[in-house]
Amino acid sequence: MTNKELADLLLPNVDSDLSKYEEKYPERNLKEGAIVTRFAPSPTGFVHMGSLFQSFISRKVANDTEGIFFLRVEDTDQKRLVENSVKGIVLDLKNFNIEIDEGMLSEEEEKGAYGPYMQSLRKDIYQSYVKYLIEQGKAYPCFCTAEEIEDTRLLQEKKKQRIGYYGRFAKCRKLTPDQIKEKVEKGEPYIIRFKSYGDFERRIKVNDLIKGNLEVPENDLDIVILKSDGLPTYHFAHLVDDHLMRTTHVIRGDEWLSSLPLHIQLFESMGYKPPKYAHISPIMKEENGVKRKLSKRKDPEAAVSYYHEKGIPVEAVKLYLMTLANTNFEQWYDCNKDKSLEDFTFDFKKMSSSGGLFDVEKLFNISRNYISRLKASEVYEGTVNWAKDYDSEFYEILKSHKDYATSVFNIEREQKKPRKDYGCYSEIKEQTWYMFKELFDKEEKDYAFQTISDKEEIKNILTAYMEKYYNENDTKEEWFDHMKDLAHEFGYAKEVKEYKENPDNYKGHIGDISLVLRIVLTTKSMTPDLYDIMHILGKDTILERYQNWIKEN
RNA sequence: GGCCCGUUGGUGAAGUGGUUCAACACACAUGCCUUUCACGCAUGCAUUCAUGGGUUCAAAUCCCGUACGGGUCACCA
Repeated sequence: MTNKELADLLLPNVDSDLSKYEEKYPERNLKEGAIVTRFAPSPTGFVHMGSLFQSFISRKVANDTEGIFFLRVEDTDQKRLVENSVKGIVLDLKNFNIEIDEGMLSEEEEKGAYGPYMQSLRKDIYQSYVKYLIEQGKAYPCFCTAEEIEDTRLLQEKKKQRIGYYGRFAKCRKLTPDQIKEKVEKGEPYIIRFKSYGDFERRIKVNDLIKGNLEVPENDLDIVILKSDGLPTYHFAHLVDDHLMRTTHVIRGDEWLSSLPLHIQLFESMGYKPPKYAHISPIMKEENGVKRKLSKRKDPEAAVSYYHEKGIPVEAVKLYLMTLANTNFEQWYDCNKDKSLEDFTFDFKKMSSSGGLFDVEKLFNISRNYISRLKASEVYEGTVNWAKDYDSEFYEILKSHKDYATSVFNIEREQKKPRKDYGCYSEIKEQTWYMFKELFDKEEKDYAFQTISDKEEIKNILTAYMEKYYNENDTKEEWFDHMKDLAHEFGYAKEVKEYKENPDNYKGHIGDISLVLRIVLTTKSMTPDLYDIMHILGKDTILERYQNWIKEN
């Protein structure tokens, strides 16, 4: 029996003519140096930080070179499918403004000329390639049962030999055509394995864009390429898809590094040029002094939705990812504050080859700086969008007081050295609630008095301020002069310096007085500039809050 | 167990044989500035690059061993 007959026996209704695929999916007509990348998740749930990181880099590299970035769904493991996860993946990418040029848009829809982009829909294609390999004598059926495989493994372990289906352990490789025919006709179930021509003793050099040159043993494992359900394994789908989809750069997690010799051999056996590989180390997390992979189950920050919920601007997360991705980015950005991510060119060589620790603290710092440079109207937009999903009360308030809220967010903003109060949008309410009447009035108030805490003294200060010193039309200078006069009247130094020089002459200094006015107005001892706050709150609110406090105490 | 990768301060890290090589950033600490806070400014924070040996006039940088961490060895991706 020839290989051709064997192939027909095993895959009777499959066409092994590959030329039609080559014609249908031609070399991409892109400019010189354009990079084609992809994000290829299994639809088993939502996007993990590590995957987002990978797709972020892939998208970036494609952008930098005017290439293509596409989304392929790897659903060849039918047991692990989670309903609607394609939708979730698409949404997560969308939330981070990672656009795809081609690929899945939802559970059913896709765009692009190199599809289908859902592997389960590519069954025919894979089978054609499998049949072709059988005809070429480069693949063969395997009838081993799970038990048999397990037994060889045990034996190999016992004899301290390498584990796997290779060499003399590859029983079915030695089956004669007649034996195969007999088994098939008896109805014995089988899968298809790749007939490796590698030699473990031989070492080959492989290159990884991030890890550099590696020297590894050749692959000699006869891995499964077609499973009993007729779908391919990852390795084989990778070969077929990334060849046909004309991927130039495979960017993936470094758990794949050890199968790189296999993948290179697979491409070689078909006479295809393998893509370039970039294996990314996992993002780590430290807990109780132990470093481990960031885990979606244990770490809330591993889920991409966490950032959406916290209200960290997408752009800030990207800035952080870029500092992790390219170690020279941070300095570049520091020198080019007016530029954006798009102006920076990603470089594989500048990527750390070992896994970095995910530093939420640093992310918040980047976010804080980013928000501080935003315009008040942008902060307003961001906060409204966040509140819309996560805080309906705040959302309503913001919606009905747009200009007012914007002026609150504008305090000490849009200047050379803006305040850095907000690390994320979800923090804004707790920092500005006292500026909103609706929130202030309903709040159970806890006034944080410090140096001056005697209620009579406070009442007197408030009364004097309202009667003699407060004038809503004061400029900041006038306002401050009045504060000084108030301090003086009550025996407090007009200047902190004066007080420090002669502490015995005074009950305190102007800071103590302004603190009282600040606290009764806001309940807090730490706020942005008091003049700005008063200016925005307005006369009525100020008098109301002062009078109410006097009444209640 | 086999194979592969990694190890620079609390963190992210720069640096691949010698001209300040231990940058820069985050965090932390102290001080200054200031009506509070924040901002800003100043200063401090690894005599040492996991560890033991070797090569060299010279090593974080090259070589070998050890330890520790990670990955992989499925009809999962």
